Amino acid sequence: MAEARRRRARGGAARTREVLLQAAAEVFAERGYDGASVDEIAGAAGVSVGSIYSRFGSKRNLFRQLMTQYMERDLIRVRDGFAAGPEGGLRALDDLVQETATSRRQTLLDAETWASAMRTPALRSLLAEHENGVQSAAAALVRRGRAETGHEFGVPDDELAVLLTSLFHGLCRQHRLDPGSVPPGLYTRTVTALSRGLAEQAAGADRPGH
Amino acid sequence: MAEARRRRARGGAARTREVLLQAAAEVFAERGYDGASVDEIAGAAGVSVGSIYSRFGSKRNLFRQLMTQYMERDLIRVRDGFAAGPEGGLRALDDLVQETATSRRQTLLDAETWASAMRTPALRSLLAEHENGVQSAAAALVRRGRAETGHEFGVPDDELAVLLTSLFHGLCRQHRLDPGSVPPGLYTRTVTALSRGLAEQAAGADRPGH
DNA sequence: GTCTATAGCATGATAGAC
DNA sequence: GTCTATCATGCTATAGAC
Repeated sequence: MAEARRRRARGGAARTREVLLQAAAEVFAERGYDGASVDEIAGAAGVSVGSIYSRFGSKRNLFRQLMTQYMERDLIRVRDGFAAGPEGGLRALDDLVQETATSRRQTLLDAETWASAMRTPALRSLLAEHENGVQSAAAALVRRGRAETGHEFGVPDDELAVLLTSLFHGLCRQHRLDPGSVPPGLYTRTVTALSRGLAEQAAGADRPGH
Repeated sequence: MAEARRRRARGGAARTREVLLQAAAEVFAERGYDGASVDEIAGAAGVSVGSIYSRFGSKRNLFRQLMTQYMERDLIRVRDGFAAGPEGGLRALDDLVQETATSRRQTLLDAETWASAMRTPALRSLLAEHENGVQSAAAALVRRGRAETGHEFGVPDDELAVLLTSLFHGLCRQHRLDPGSVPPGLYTRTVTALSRGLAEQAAGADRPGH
């Protein structure tokens, strides 16, 4: 293939991996894991099928590497967003709902990742571990928020963190299904109301009979 | 196939459809849409491949029929749960989180349905319409709750309904990834706190400066 | 390491007997 | 309507030249 040679000539040999991963993201997203053929992925990357097997060994492993790459980027992004502190962290998540739910590729890849993970124990562990990392970061953010404002929520930090990420994913899903039903800021507003309600309940529990 | 004839002999010809749908649910769940072969589905149902094509016309249509069947059942179940009124309705959703997220088949079918829907516009509309039906029922429940308790939440009924279902799906996801992190009753407790917080905010907005 | 070519197999769908 | 048998195609993965 002339195009293959042209593209390979431009980048170094080490770059083939990145080109392949990007092409894999495109094709896996659009066709699904089983629907994607290594031929098409290689074609989209401008390399040959042989390259895939020499670098990744198998189609399954290529997908796995892709998953890991995306999860790493995701975790970094969340942590960076959280660095601004509790309020900034919430706003960052709000933006993430809008952005990731608007991106077609991200939507399709997330769906494919989830379906594969539910079917394959090894991938499931990988994803669970990732979610756990995000929730640890969220829990740290909650702790910091308590320290700064003095508010107590009456539930363990971990449980609140689980609620924060669950609501996040739930709103992503909703946005993807019907974008108009999730206005910007909804995530933040909801979390604010939830925190307030939890704090109220906690205060009420301290005064039995009330 | 001896077994095929045996099973067909037991049920009427009209039953073939149901048997096929059940087998399809099993195989589509375990292998994914593309990974499932019509041969295996026919085998699991105890009929021949020809039956599938005479009754459903194509593999894609078989999956579509399966989707519709499950969505109808789901909607009926939700509406039945809501019939008990606001408190009972919440408890029903809480039970649904535990049950559907524990069922392997439901988990895998939901994942496959979602992935297919995101990729295929026709299926996406189908799923969006279903979700809309559930949310209408939820909005009616919210209206009823307001009427009975007199509480105002400061947000439109539809928006609150969207939050209820989004949180539901988010917690289902979380439960499926890490069952231990979603104790029974978490959904109800969270919604209670959220309602309380929203009502507080609404009351606060009526008294600017507070 | 990357190419081309191909092996070896599974797939969705159809034809025609009954 | 359901069966069996088959077609045409597409697939993952490998072999061997360079």
